[in-house]
Amino acid sequence: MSDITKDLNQIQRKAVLHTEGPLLLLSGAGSGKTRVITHRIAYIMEQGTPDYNILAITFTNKAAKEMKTRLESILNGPNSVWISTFHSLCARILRVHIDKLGYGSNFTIYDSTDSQRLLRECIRELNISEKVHSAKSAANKISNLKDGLMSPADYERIATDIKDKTFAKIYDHYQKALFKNNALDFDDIILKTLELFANNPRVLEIYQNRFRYIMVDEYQDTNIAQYTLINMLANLHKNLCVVGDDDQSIYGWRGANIRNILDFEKDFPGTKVIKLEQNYRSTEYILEAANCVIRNNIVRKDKSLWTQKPKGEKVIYVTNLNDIDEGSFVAKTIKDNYTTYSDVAVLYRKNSLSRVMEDHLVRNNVPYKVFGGVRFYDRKEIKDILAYLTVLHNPKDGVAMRRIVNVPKRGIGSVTVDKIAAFAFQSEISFFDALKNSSQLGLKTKKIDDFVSLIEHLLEFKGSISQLITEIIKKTDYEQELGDDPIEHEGRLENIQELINKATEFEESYEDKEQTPTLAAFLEEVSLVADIDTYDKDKGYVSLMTVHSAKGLEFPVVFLVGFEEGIFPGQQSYTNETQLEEERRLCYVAITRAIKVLYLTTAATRLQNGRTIHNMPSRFLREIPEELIENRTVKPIMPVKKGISKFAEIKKFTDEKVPKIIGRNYKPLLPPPKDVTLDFDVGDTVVQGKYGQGTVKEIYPAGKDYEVTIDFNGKIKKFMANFSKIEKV
DNA sequence: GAAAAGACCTTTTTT
DNA sequence: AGGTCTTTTC
Repeated sequence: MSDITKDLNQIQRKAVLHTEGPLLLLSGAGSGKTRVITHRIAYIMEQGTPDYNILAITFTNKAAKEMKTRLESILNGPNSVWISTFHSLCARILRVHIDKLGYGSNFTIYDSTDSQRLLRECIRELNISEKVHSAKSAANKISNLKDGLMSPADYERIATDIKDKTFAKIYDHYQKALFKNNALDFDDIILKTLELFANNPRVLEIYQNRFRYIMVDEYQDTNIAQYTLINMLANLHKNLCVVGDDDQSIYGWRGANIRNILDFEKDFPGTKVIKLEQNYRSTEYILEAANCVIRNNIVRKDKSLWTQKPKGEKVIYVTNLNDIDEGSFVAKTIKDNYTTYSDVAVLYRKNSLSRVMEDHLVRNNVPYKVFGGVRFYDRKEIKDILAYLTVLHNPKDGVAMRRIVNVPKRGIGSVTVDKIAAFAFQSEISFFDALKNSSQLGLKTKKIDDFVSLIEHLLEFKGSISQLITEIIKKTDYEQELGDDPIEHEGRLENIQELINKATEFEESYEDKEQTPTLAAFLEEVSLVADIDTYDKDKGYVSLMTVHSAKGLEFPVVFLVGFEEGIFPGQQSYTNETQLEEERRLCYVAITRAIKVLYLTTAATRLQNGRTIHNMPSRFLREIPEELIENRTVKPIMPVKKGISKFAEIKKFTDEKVPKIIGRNYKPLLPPPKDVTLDFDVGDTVVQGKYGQGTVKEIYPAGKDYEVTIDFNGKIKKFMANFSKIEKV
């Protein structure tokens, strides 16, 4: 066999050959990380370890798929190495063992919308006002608690005030409701696996024995739960290789703990550390720009990427008058200069920025695809059909059942549904059982009985998944649900057809593997895929996505739009240095996606939530040295949207506010960063311009400024000292 | 029970 | 601005 490491550089080779014991691989952007992992797996196999003893964990299905493909090409054939995401790995384990926790192996996986629906019901059942705890905020909070391994009981213990105590009740009730529905939310998939392992050491042993070599990709994005899982699994053989880049840690808000990678050496004594710092992706100017930005972060492992590539083109900075001009500029530039559309990506900080881009790409006939935003599986018609499938698979699932009980309309209205739900809750039976016994409630049962017979008929149905979907649509007359608008109707119908195609594809892929394509596996696959997983290069379109989604991808030409204060970095990060550093890492990720050409664009004015906002160029722009940047100013091309005069827009600037957006003469980029001195302290009584007198609760440093929390007789408000008049009484 | 009108929120990022 | 969820009206 040929030497597996022959195409690798010295350092990459070292990483591949070091197979025993803990290994921390710090791999900078574009340093050939996937290459190292796949070669390392191949090497371990060559050394005599069977493929089923190797586990590689990624964060996205996309990364897993890519890794599988590349491994196959190295090995010249298929293999049974476990390469999967955290979530599908755990789901797979739970399908086999979850009965030990009292759940049925036909459990459903709730996405965030489903969880929120269930939470809303819980909050109502507990008679708590949704003004105090909204389903949405509760969902967020619960997810954060779960990421940090905090159970309802744990939270109850640390909750001090009434609001937190109430919240503990909601959390507890929600967890019980999930159990009743035989359902797990995203976080539970990991948590329940941990619980399983903790309570059943022998089950854990099976997997510890099995996975003699473990590799974890994007280690900087792991949260405490995932960290614990890895620890448990790797504890026996300790052949754990984690790969990551602290500079690309951008999921702090989801509980990712950057400490996991920064302290790996402490957690695993005897760790070998290898740094991959040669970048094979970007030309020098671009890479240097990225280095200069990330250098401003304090919390990071020191390193600097280098490249042998030529200097290339400078980073192109383009100012526009407004978002419409920006969109027009991007679309026209693509149209005129980059005929291979798949080479081009338009990246943005948040999904809402995609719309203007889309408008102009359409006008210029540039094919494009938006990733993220509304997921395919989040569309109403798709969720409806999937809810039918879910119910057939797990009849205990009340969330799915309630979703479809009157879809399409069959005369079972909200009043009836509420009665049934209350009945189910009181009698501690499932929603479906309550439906079956609805005669006890004195309701007119004809329509309900019809629905129950319908479900029972479908439960009896024998055939493939795609046939089942067709049967559901036929028997429920679902088409009437698609609306009168012919265009919309057609579009939704296409989506359903697409779902049927996916089911067929799924079935075929299973038959290739000589396995039975079960409904369980189909639903699981569907609930664990993100849009980006369907990303396919060379498809002839421009890719539009958030910077988060773009991680792990690369494009010859990148447009980073909306490179402005308030957007990137986002407003919400101003008050907190940690968050600002995460924004900077995000910026670093964005820049390092580019191979040859990078555009940074800004709009002085843009429409947001129906209002016009004025933004300064991003502070990160100033962190890139001038000599790496080429300025381009674009004359306004597009007429401003209907009714609004372009000149009226401009007039809104007060003299002081007009950003000098020509070239780099835009001096006051940020609100003047004068040093702030506070003449008050925590506990002092102060007067604030708008709210009047209050007591200072907290003072929190935020860059050169301070975030001051003030209690106005029970009303808690936060202010930035620099912007708000606060005076001691 | 369904359609129409109104309130409300959103936009930070997602497995 | 635009969509979703809630309340009102028929």
